[in-house]
Amino acid sequence: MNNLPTFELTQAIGFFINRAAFLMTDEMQRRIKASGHDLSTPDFSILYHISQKGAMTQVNIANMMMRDKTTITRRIDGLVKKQYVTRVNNPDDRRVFLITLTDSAHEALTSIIPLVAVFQDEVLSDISEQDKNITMQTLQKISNTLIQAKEK
Amino acid sequence: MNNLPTFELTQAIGFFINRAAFLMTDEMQRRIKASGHDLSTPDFSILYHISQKGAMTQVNIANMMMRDKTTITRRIDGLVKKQYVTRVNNPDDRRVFLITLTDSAHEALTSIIPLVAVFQDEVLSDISEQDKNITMQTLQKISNTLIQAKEK
DNA sequence: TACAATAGTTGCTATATACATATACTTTGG
DNA sequence: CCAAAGTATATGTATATAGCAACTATTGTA
Repeated sequence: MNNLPTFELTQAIGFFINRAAFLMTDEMQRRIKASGHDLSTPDFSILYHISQKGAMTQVNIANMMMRDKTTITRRIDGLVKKQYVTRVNNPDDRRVFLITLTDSAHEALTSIIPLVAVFQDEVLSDISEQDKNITMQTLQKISNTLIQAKEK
Repeated sequence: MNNLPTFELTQAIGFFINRAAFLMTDEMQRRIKASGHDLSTPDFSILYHISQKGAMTQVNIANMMMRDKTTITRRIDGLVKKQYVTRVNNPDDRRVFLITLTDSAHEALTSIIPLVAVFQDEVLSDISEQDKNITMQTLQKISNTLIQAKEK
């Protein structure tokens, strides 16, 4: 009755990745909230990417976030309501909006980005530069493998 | 207007961890579904842990999953409805249920565990044993740091 | 034995997400 | 140039996940 395959899932890399992801997101969310900002981690991610790459369309954002475009429509609705972004018409393509940060978003990013930076440092405090690099490369390889598999 | 702190978030380890976690969970979910089983990844995780550690109480499961106990009550409700577990009374402590796998759960695990094992191998195919170990150790250290910080 | 602690449930609410479908606009092929 | 195909966004609807507050039942403790 108990001839289950012997496989130590708790020693599987997926287990470690998931747990670390959960704990990091959870703690980062807590710190953003503690800093007085009403931004979820995915919403922060959207604002951050726009700040780096300039105004993006909703489809751009959906691709970057690996989410359905309808999900992004609703996230942007929320960000517009909170006055973090505006939907700017693009005369060159009247189907799209260029999602643009407000001053309020810039202010939020100015205080949150350092929190993220500090958090990354904290979490890596007892890890060597080399091990950190190997870990990031490994994670990137895993992601690339999965993204390539999807595209086929 | 654009004096944002310069911090390459896309080079932050949190970004890599989250993306890999999302992609792996997504693909694993897809494979479980493709194999004909109606089990979410968290539900699989619960069944798996019970199979390894023996019957657990709901609070045990909540701690293991790092979720509120009410969340677990409802997950167990679902697993009972799908006939993957039963709530067994414990005469030694009449407050608790020992959550116990059914034959159907054993069958499901027998087919899903190898899928997980194969997936882990696939995803690590072009990564050396050493890099894999370093990555897992790094992730474990990060998780431990965060868990310890929480407990304070 | 009263009181605190623990296990589980239920009501409520919030977040996150996507599929199917619809509308508006753009691109393309004849 | 126009019809058809493709693209961007929005809306209706549904599902999954999750936790807090408040409750009951039971156990541990002072």
